[in-house]
Amino acid sequence: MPELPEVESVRRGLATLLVGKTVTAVHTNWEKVLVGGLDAFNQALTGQTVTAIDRRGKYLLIRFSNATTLISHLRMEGKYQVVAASEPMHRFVHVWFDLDDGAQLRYHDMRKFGRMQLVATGTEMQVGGLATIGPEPNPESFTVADFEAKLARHHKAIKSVLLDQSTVAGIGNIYADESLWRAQIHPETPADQLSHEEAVKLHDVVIDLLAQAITLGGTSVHTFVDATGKRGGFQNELKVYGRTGEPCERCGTAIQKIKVGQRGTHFCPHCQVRKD
DNA sequence: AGCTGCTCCTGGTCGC
DNA sequence: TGCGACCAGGAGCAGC
Repeated sequence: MPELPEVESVRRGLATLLVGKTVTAVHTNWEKVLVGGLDAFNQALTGQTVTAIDRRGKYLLIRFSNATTLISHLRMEGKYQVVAASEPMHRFVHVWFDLDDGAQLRYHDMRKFGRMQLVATGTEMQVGGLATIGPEPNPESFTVADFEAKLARHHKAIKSVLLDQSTVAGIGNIYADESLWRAQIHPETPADQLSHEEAVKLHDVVIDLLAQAITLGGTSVHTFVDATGKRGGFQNELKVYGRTGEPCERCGTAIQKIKVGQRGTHFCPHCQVRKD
């Protein structure tokens, strides 16, 4: 599932494939993906040129020459590809954009969870999840002080607080589990019970982990590929996610899987000791 | 205000 | 073999 490193990989691919191209028509076979409906997309985008591809958290921001921004969230399974219009259409392609050079930008989403929304460029941070999104996971934006203040306001499981996009942008289920294993914190620990040392450790781990995952092109579990069709490399670095029953790399204890806030959660019961 | 639980989707897996 | 139950889950929302 695309989390920040995967969305960043998609952004980089789209930047090379799409900038400078002009949309000549938009099509869909599942209109719910297009917030506001297909007609609005055709009216806003036909004849417009892609000027840049940005990203905030897990949201892609496709910029057009008429000061329109297409906000795209891939959710669970969304993927983009740019191919010749003559290529056979896969059954899970739900939105496709004709381009002026005979290519098509295709949006593929088996579960139909992803959404696209149009806004005036500059107003995107007022819309939906972007209105409450937290800092990007880099040392300049994401400070220990703000993180600790957030933790102090919540008594629910630390994993749930990491998944809250207003804490820090871009963490999903995989990187939440991986961060907590690296910081040696039990995922059910109440957020307000973390020590200062644990909060600092977790903060630093989150920044380093996401940066490393971006460098490796993201994590390909299930079906993730970037816009150029490339798989990521971070799946080889996973220590707990998808490793239920396998020995912990640090201590050899079998990795356990539990539910935390309705999410499948992987951890080492020996290295990540619960406290409340 | 904080938190839980439900909804959207469908392919894959499992048990009978 | 066929079928139904259940699982995976990000974000938005209702409701307590």
